[in-house]
Amino acid sequence: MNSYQEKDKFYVAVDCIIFGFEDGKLKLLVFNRKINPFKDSLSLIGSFVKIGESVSDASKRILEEFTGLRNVYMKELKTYSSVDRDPGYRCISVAQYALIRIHKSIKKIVEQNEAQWFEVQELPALILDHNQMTTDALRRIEELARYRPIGFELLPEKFTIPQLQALYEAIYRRTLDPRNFRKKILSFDVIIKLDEKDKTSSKKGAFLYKFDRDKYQKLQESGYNFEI
Amino acid sequence: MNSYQEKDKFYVAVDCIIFGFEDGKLKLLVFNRKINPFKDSLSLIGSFVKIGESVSDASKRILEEFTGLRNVYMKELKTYSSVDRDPGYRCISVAQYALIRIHKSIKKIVEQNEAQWFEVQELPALILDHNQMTTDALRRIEELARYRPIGFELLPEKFTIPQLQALYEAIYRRTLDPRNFRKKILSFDVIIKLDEKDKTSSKKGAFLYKFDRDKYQKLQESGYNFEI
DNA sequence: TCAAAAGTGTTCTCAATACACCCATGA
DNA sequence: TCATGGGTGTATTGAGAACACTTTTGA
Repeated sequence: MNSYQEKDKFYVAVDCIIFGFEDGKLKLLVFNRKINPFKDSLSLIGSFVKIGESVSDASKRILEEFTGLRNVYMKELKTYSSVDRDPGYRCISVAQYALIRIHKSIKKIVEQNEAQWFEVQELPALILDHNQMTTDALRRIEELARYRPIGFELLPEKFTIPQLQALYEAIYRRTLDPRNFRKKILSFDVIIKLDEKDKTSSKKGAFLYKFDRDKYQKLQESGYNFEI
Repeated sequence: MNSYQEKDKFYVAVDCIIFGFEDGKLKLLVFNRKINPFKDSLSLIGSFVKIGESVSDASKRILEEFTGLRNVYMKELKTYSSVDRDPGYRCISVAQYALIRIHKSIKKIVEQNEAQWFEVQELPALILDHNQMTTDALRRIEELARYRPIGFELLPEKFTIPQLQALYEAIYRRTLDPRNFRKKILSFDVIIKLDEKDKTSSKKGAFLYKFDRDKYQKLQESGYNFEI
């Protein structure tokens, strides 16, 4: 690292691995490309980074463009930089994974952008190394879910305990015991029981809860471990 | 992402956060810059990425240059891309953290390169955002150490249990009970007791052990959790 | 009245923690 | 012989895992 003169320069891209949860399934937002390169192929949602923005600025920009959402849970996964990863140009991509709540307002914007949701268990072929990015991101959120309450990012503000359990079952790809799950999640004392019931999935109805961010903050500060 | 025409290009750098363990202390390898920019300042070991190499190629290249080592434990931390992170030029840096064994052969190369080891508890000011990178890396290895056997990357091939304990105490910045530590580490059945003793730190001497990579592999495949 | 999901408690096992003394040896 | 660090065992506590029945209600 001696001088900035005559050093190589790179195109830098971001690709967003956007997860949602719907009908008990973990889903990925995929973009149907209408322009070249890779016209008519499926890809993650991405963009080149502009000189006047950071990588995270760029990912927020395109996330808003494709979903209308701001202030989304989004973290860097890693960079993909193989020399031959993009046969067209030498381009380094920084992959970001995001967790969002799927609701109606998003669905319209998603459609307008020719994007669509796929179940992560049934993904189609994506361009370049995007399938690899998705696999890596899935592994990451599986790890992360064990000790961070990321599940709440994917559920509506109000959710039932069986819904939360179904989400964790989708992430871990295994079934959990409902008694133990309920006992454990309640023991953290970070979800608040509401007076309403959700009756969409049973006649009896299940009580709705909401996540208490303040209590979670305090739990974290106290050094306690959220682990499901 | 419509066309590669007229997109911005960036300098891309790697910066290596290289940790070692010596005299019971966790240490960071720091480079005393002899050339501009930032002549006579301290920095992490870094380089620009070349067009014909990946980010990880670049980090391996400079790690070998500064330590003579190959096949080192090295992982990506994250990218640093603020618009104003380097006042000289618009440059994105991908930080990598590495864990190495400090022994004599390295020390010579390190000196030749005007690099030196600092205890992580007593770090000097480094250029740009390099102190931030180091802080982030320390947090990462503290997390990682809980469920991955990264400790063995920092110790010599043959080590004693008290040495291993001292390393974990340095990473976690707290003391551990020697009976419980020994019991736990032995329960994983991934270290092999040798017939030799190390007498450098006591008259009685402590038995040397070595890490059994094969057994660790099997442990991992069986889904078991290494957690200290 | 019955099908389908929600909700509830107890027992057992095992791992984490706390804690104090003897051992071996070179100086 | 003594100072120094190495090495050992037990009791207690708490969390995780396994497991089956009752409740509610709309169709």
